[in-house]
Amino acid sequence: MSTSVKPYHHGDLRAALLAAAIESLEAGETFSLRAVARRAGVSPTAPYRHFADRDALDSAVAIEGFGDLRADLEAALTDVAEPAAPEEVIAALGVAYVGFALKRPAVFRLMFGNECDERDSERVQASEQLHEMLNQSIERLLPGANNSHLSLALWSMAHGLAFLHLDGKLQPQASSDVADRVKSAVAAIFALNDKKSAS
Amino acid sequence: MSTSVKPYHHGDLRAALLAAAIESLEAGETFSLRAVARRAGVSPTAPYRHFADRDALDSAVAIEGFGDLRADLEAALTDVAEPAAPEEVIAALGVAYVGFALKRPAVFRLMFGNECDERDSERVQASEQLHEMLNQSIERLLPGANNSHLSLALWSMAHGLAFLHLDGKLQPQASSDVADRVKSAVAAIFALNDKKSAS
DNA sequence: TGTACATCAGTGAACGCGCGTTCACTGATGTAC
DNA sequence: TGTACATCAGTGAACGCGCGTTCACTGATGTAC
Repeated sequence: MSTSVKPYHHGDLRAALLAAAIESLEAGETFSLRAVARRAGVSPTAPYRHFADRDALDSAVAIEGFGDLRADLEAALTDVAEPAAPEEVIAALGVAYVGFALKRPAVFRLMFGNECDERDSERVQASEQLHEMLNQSIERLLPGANNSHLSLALWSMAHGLAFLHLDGKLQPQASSDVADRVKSAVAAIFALNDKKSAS
Repeated sequence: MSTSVKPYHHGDLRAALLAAAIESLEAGETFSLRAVARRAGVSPTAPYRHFADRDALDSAVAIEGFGDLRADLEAALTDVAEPAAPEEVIAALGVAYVGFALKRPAVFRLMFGNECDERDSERVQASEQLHEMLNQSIERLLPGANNSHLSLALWSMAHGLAFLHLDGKLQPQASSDVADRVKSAVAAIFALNDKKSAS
């Protein structure tokens, strides 16, 4: 906003509301339409011009979150130094996934931590795109049959690590330790077969 | 209650409130002190005789949930037909874990789906007991070094599968399909090393 | 065995709160002539 | 270029709701003598 007087018309209130919602979540506030409007400096009813109801705002934020998470994962793929073993790349994806969850806990919870209306197709799509991206990455890294199972297993592991850390079920750790923990978990399952035959 | 007239003194209101809370959660209601009291047929303030505040009730329910989950896992261990390969036992544990989450979604969410006050030592303890039990099971199944990493990896996988199903991020499935999915995920990581060397 | 009294486990009215949502409105913008 | 008017994006008061919690209370129970 370049002028200091507040114009009656906002310009892009929809985007401003989304930004405010994310700020609000990241500030640890409880998510509410009114709080978001307040933070955007607008009356409690203004959001209704842009979102049908509270749930619609909620979904829009989740969709943005899914986009951000995918971007973080893509970045992780790009950043891995070549040549890299599949295990290393998978560990990097895991670290990025858990890192996102810890960096933006409330957004992550909002994305995942509640059943969403399955008729909300845009939101469902956003999570399916993520799923698809993970599937493709695994297929590229370890081509072969039954990769959908493997990729679900790995996704679940990252997802579980994220939530267990988020919910304080594991001793709190500095963030570098968290990364180590994710890497160790990946290493452990890559070593699983050795152990199976050895034992 | 054997008499039809409602006595002024309840007898064991604490237990009744816990039961009501779990019923209420399983009925899909939002969790509130008032709703729980209502369901237990008692005034909104009666719970304060037994729980310091809403959070205390919340924690007591979570603790009970942890106990139930452990019991389910123990039962799964007992039920596996001997002799069983480690992979089978691990799959059975995973199926039981995810099964608990789907059978009692609201309780599972309450146990895990929010940061709990770390000073609430009883509650923290309950989750640590679960962690410990998983560690020991893995150590028994696949004795060796670094098992804490492996056991965390497997726990995370089950936990992630549970939440992804709960949150509808995977196409909904009949419950037997869910079990198959868990088994396939376990199989996929057990087969991971073969693939690694083959590719 | 009976009674006085402390203690305990409930009641019910009341509070203040923030919420989602509705409604009639008004100020600002853009378009047709 | 100016003006009339439709449309759009906000406002602000108001609603009813369920919540957590407090308070002074009362009915029931148990214990000491």
